[in-house]
Amino acid sequence: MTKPPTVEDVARLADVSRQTVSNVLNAPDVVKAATRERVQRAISELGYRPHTAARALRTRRSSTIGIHLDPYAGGVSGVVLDRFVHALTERAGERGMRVLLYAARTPEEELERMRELVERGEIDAIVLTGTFHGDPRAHWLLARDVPFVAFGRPWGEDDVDAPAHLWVDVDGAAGVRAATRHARRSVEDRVAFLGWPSGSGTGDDRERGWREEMHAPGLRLVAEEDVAQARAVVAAALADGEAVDAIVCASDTLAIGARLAATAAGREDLEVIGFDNTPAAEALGLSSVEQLPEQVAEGVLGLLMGETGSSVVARPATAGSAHVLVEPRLVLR
Amino acid sequence: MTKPPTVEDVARLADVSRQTVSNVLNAPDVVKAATRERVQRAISELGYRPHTAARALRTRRSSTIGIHLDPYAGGVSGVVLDRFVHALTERAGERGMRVLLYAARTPEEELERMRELVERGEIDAIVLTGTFHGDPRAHWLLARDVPFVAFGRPWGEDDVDAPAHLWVDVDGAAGVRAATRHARRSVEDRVAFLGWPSGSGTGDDRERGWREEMHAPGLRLVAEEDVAQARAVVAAALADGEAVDAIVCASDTLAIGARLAATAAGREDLEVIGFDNTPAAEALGLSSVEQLPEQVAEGVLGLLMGETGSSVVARPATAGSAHVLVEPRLVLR
DNA sequence: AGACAAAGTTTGAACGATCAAATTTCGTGT
DNA sequence: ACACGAAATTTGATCGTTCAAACTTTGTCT
Repeated sequence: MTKPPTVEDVARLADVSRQTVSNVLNAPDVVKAATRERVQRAISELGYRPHTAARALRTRRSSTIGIHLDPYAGGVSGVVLDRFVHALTERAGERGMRVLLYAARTPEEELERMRELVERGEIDAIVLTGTFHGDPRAHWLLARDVPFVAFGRPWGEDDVDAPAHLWVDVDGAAGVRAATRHARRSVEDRVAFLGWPSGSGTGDDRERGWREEMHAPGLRLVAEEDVAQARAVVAAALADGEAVDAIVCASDTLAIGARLAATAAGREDLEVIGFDNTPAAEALGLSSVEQLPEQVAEGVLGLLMGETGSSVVARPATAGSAHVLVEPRLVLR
Repeated sequence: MTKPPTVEDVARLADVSRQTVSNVLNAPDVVKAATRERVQRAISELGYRPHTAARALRTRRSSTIGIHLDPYAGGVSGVVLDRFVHALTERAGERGMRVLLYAARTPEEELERMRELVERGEIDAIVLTGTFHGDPRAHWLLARDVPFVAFGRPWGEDDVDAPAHLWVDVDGAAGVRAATRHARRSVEDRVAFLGWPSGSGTGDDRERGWREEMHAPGLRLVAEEDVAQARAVVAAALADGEAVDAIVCASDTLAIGARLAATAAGREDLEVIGFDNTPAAEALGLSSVEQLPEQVAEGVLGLLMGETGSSVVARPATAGSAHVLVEPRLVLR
């Protein structure tokens, strides 16, 4: 195997200087058309590709985005994140960016990994998932002027609207609103909501969608993210003779529990709608609200690189444009 | 924000030369203990970290492993791959390696991405998933002398044993054998197998486990990877009055179908065991054979870097040690 | 034709690390 | 004390690219 060609080789073949070759690649418009074509030909003839490390060293840009992989939690909804990572990789590739993974078991360790990646010049920007009120990661990144975008709102009173803290999220309320609206078409107001205990931003957001869509307050059930518990809660409600024709749930896990309880109680007719549209919901034929991680990825890159840019730009901080809400889609089965 | 320190800064502070600093990092044993400590102190005082791109440029090693992310197929078993990627990232990090993702929609595109990553010096090695008989990716990598390991056997007659084609896989036959053995404990030989149509290496391997464990040939059912179809097949078998007390399945998807059919037929007692232990199986309380992607990741890195090495080594090609079979684990619910 | 600005191209240096070879320091035996 | 080889350290070059500035060519206006 022979040594790969360098700019120098291309330059020699095209009878121009190094820099002209570089310009053809990075600023084609400053090179005269005839020269440009000659260089292009030399490039493809030799199969030349710029060496990434050399470029990164000189420009001090790695063209790489870092993203943390959460420890595998078990649970049903890891899929959303996985689809997001995939979509991000695809879209980033189209824009000349690479996606680098890092793993960490604890927040402290994650901070340490982030620090390492930044200080070694391995990444130009970072994508955070699951940010929360007063998240130290966001603070650290802001202080260091490291570009970042979060997938998920931080949910803190101040943070959510802070234009420096860029985020993209799925509009849970809108999704649940759509699910509730659909369910109410046939059964009037007998649509219940099965959610998590109050206090989680995501859960409260989804519940709000149900409240807003209902005209009169309806039955609200609560369970932790656990099939058995959801099943028990719903079974109890049905046994109590609650008048319910549909249950909109905060997650597919809850929805599966609800479906099992309904079936066991002979209520095959009870409509159950989940959230996240996981493979499990699909397998059981449950309707569900589907997040669109592909659009989230698009939004993340938009915030990071501008609409069409091919490199990470300094934080825009334009008040209105720092946050993106993606509307999810109701999948009926 | 001030410029990050370089070897030069550390050297000045510790009153040694660049190279000595470099040696402390890369060959500590050649440096006198006293000097080493002085340099260490300077390093932590300045918070110095080697710049990855500079190192990669000089050494011509990127310390990065590339892995392809399959297009999200839907379906139930993406999880295995996701857990694998996660585990790989974690383990690789411990060995000073990074994991870079790449996306491609078609095999041709994947080849092109691989070529690009290699020629730009972005990766030292590559992890392939889903290799098959005569896989052009493997051929290309072999020809280029790019180190790689496959997750999954190539299943070709020649390929599987070729010592140059390193692979790690899960022993499907052993997993199904364990599941069958467990089921037979109580019900003698009335254990059926629900698998895919013959011809897929993975499917045939799993079925083999069942055959081997059964003393007499038993009932073998076939369906595509689809809940509804699996359900129909099992429902038909039950309606025919087949004597079956347990069904071992080639996948969780099939198992879910089987479970639904059994329940609908009033056969709550029928034991159904799946394969992959996906969240869906967990949610439904189905037993399943769990692949251990963490061990696969360990095996992959072992083949790539040796048992304890911290960099990719030339392909060993030691006849016996080029392949690793990981024994899966039966999870009972 | 000559002057001058704009367009196009080249040159030298630099990014931060490690390699290879040269040099200095150390330890030991006589 | 001295020589000698081993151990420890330093020096100069280099990896492949792009930046910044210098230089050359082209085009336009008078």
